[in-house]
Parts: sequence; structure tokens; C-alpha cells
Amino acid sequence: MNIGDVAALSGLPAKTIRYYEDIGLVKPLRSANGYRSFRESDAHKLAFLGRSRALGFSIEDCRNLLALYEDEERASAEVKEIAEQHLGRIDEKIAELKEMRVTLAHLVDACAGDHRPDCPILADLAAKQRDVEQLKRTA
Amino acid sequence: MNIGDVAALSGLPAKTIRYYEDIGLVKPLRSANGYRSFRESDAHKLAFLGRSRALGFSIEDCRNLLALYEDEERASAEVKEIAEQHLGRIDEKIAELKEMRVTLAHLVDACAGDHRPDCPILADLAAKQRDVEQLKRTA
DNA sequence: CTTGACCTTCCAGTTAGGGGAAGCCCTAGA
DNA sequence: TCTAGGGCTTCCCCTAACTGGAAGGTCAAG
Repeated sequence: MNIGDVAALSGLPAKTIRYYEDIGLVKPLRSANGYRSFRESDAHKLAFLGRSRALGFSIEDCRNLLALYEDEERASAEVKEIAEQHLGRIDEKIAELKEMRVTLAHLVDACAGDHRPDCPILADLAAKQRDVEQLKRTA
Repeated sequence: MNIGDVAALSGLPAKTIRYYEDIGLVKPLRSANGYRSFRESDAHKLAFLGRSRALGFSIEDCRNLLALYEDEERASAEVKEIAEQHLGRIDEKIAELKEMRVTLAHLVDACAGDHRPDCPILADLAAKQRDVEQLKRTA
């Protein structure tokens, strides 16, 4: 298979596949004309990678997951560990975004959004100025 | 004020402040010895930037917010527009992460996490392989 | 006079690719 | 047979928003 074929099969852009070869995630053969020649196992790996990436795993996680996938002797505990850590990071990220969301939603709500210059959003963003003044006064 | 002082006041690393000068967000004066010399207005801007960044606004959003902040003739609608768009992006991001979270949590739950190699997580990540086979068969 | 804390610029690296140029390769049609 | 096109190759630069580090100038204290 040429790169266009595995791209279509895996749903990954050809650029991405070349990049994955660059960083050693797949090692396709080469045809006489210099074209990459992908085996079925390569197509499988790429599909695996695409799905792992879609779940938000980092490239390094993907590399480790792939290695475990190919290791018949793996302990599922190792896989679970990676997944749990990723889950933790996702939860942190969600929590962080939710916190931003709450603050931002309040501010947007409080802003008239008309032609006048008064704006609680800017007022809040500038709020630290008071703190700066305070810090300076108490310093 | 030297860069260390505004760093302490704003909570931003000195490196970040230099970077903000590089990209034109602040324009501190220079002392005779070549050190950056920050006015109070610079400290205010940096605090404003720090807070905007903490709410997740992009640097370009920050640049626009700062411009509006300094423009006495602004319409609050312009500020609100920026904030609403950002809110939208945050919501999208949260939705995306939640979707990953659901899938991932299911998989983690289903995985024994012991010394055995059987792993529903890997099985799911490899699931596309079946699709690949199917695609090939139907092609 | 020296030490150590500050400050300066510049360069490189981070994530995970994307864009685009210059140039082969291969096939189909006139 | 020539040509047009699409696909493939490598190579290099670009992204966001910094962070780390090297090499070296400045300043106040002891």
C-alpha cells in the first residue's frame, strides 16, 4: 500500500503518517521507486494510533500503548495505569475549564454589550490593579 | 521598576514579561544601564494580561482586550463579543474532553488491571482493525 | 576586590503536526 | 510519443506561548 491508501484507511493525513515514521512510530518498507510501502500491520498500527490520539493520549502515551499492544506478555495493569493517568489529566483539564467558564459566564452576563464604554469584564480584568496598589501600599 | 519588581507584582515570570515586550504587548522604557524600566501603567497592563491569560484568553484576544481597555470610547459590545466567543470555545473544549472522559472511563472500568495480558482498553484501541478489514473486504 | 543577585541578548526546544516548494514517478489520453 | 495530472519524495519554515540555558554586563554588600 502507498501512503495515500493507508491515509484513506486510517483517516490520518499523509503528512501525519510521515511524521509518525519520522518519530519512529511506524516503519514502512520502501518500494524500488522510493515510495513508502505499508504492510497490513502498518495500517493496523496507524489505525491504533489514530484512535489513541482521538482519545487524547499524547504521542508518548501512544508509543507506550503501542508497545504494550504488541507485547503478548504485557500485564493489563500497565495499560490501565497509562489510561488512568490520562483520565486524571482530562479531569484536571475539565475542572480548570469549568472554573474559567463560571467566571467568564458571570462577567458576560453582567456586561450590557451595548455602545457604552462601561464594562464589567474589563473592570474585572483590571481588578488586579487594585491589588497592585494595595501591595505597593502595604509594601 | 526593574523586571523583577513587576514580575513579583504581576505574578508573571520575567521571561514571560520579556516575551510580552517582544510581541509588543508592553513597551517599558530603558534605564541608562540597559535595564528595562517599567512604569506603573506597565505594571497595570501586565496584571491585566496575567488575569486575561488566567481566564484562558489567547494572546491575540488579550491584545484586543487591552486595546479596548485603553480606549475610553470603546463599546462594551466589542468586549462582550470577544468574551462570548471565548466562552463558546471553552464550552466546545469541555464537551470534547467530556466525551473522551466517558469512553476512557468505560474502558478503564472494564480493565482488570492485573498481571494478565487481556485488556479491553487495547482491544478497543485496536477495534479499528476490524473496520480496516471490513473496508478492505467491501472495497 | 570579590561575591552573588540581578539584568541583558540570543539560541534552542517544547506539541503535534501543517503549508508549501522543488522535483521524481506513473499512467492515461491525444 | 509527448504531455498533463495526480501521487509521491525530501526539505525547510511556521504555529502558541512560552521555558531553559549560555555567555556576559551591572550593581550593592561585605
